[in-house]
Amino acid sequence: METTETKETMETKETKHFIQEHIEQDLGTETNKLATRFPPEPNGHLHIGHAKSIHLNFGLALQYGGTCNLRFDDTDPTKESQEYVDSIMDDVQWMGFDFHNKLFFASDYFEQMYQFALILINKGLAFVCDLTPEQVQEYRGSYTEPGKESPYRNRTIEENLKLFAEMREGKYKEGEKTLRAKIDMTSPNISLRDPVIYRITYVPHYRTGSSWCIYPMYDYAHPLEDAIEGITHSLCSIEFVNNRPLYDWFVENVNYSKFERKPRQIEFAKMQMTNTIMGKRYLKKLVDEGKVSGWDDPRLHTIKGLRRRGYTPEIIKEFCHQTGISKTGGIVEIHTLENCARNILKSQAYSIMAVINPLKVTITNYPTDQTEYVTLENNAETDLGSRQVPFGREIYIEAEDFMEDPPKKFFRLTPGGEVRLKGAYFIKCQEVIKDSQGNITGLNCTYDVQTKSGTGFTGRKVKGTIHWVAVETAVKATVQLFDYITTEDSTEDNRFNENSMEQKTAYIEPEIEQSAALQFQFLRHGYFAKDNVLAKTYNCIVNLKSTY
RNA sequence: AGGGUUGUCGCCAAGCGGUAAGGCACAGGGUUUUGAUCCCUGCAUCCAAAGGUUCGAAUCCUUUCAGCCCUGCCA
Repeated sequence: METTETKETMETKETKHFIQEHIEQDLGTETNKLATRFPPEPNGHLHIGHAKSIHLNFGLALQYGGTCNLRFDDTDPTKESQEYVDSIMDDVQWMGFDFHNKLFFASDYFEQMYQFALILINKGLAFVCDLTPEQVQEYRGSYTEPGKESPYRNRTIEENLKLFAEMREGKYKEGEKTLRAKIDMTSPNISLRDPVIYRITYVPHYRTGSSWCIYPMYDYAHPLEDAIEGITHSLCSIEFVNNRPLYDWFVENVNYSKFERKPRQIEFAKMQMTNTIMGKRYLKKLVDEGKVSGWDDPRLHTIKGLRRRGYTPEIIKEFCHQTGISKTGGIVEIHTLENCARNILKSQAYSIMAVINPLKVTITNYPTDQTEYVTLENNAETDLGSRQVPFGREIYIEAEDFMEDPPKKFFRLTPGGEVRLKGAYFIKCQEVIKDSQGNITGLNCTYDVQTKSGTGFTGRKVKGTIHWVAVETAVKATVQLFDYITTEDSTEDNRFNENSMEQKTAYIEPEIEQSAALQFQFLRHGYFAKDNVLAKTYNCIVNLKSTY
């Protein structure tokens, strides 16, 4: 009893966003009738912004026990391809959402949509227009001036029927004729000024080939697709608010008797993120110019890039959940995403030791012939437990973890200073070895046996702990150091940082590569000191298996 | 003769007439086998601005200001 009560109070604390409120108002006790859809146009790869829509639509369906369709809005053959369809399906699946039996294509409705257009023509609500694109624009008016009616607006129904049929048959050239809805050329809402609903294109469609040369426009097609599929709530981004009256107009006037319920369009704000390029155009440019290795380059915020970088679906879903849904267009800081990654990874990823800029340390008082394993604990929140890591007389430490002439708040190794080697012993730097150029090539240190980790030694404290890898057993691995692709420049064109990717060889603990779980690590800690000028704040992928 | 939409902490975001949730970021302290994690603590007398209604307003009314979207045969 008590537990259910506390559970309930806990649940009520979780606030509902406005879309959930609309759904519950509209559907009442039948929220399980909720039908949403994620409707990408297959003209590019998905990015973190799309993830939000995927999470919203599929998540809502899951929450209410409704359904969510994956529908490809492929009504413009000039931009779409199967490659993108495959990629998008792969991404949605990877995100963990199921669209089995719920996969649809707008192109499958072409005939049905054509029939709907006939209904509109027969009702006197659509007409074939001969105006050129330039003229259409002229006639449309402007923000402050009403438009003019097309001279072809009053063609008879018979003539419209004949002309539209001929358009379909391919009797006209591209741009020669369009089918337009007859609404209101004086409306302050420009999307209502007799919008074009069919245009002629002879580019073959990736699915329907050359079966069609007329294609429906988004404003006409989308509401009808929703209605055909019985979508109850059509969620889209805020720039479509102006199109909502048009959306309703088509659903209303096509008046298809099989529409169980009129779909309702609800808009929410698109999300932007700092240090992120999401524009398709810019993304494509980076890929085409070879600035990145592909759509899955780990510096990109495409779903595939994030995935390759080591993000899990859980991280992305958590991010969507944390940032929420609203009508306020905002820019989320990249920190929020990174926080989700850290939070989730810390409870399931190994904390391994990897040295990227090695500095050899010889522990002069360590027995030459001794081999020893040291116990390394993983984060207590994981069920990964601990593991044994070989230690030795010669080890690599991170070059940045030693400073000959340290600033005041440097907690790591210094000449004569003492630090803990993570999981092992305290070592004290006795001698700095340099080459003829004066470069530091190695360190001679001494260790103190009684300071071994786990023995409960409390004799003295040390300010810092550093990571290390035993020279003899270290595994060489390719490591990619990178940053996000970005600069302070506000124009996306220039947001490319040439130094954002660096290939390095790192020394890593042995046997770690056997762990499939280790694909990713935020190696932030251990590599930097805050407020230290010498700090490097790398994120890195430890590419041990050449598989992502 | 423009229309639409949004304005709550540095960033997201609750709030829906009863006296400003939460997360991120940041700052300080404690624990500590990396300065991570973990644990405390602090962080909007104020909700774009100004008036008004009310015992009482971020929430209602009025006006003003700012951002974003709309004149593709793209979606």
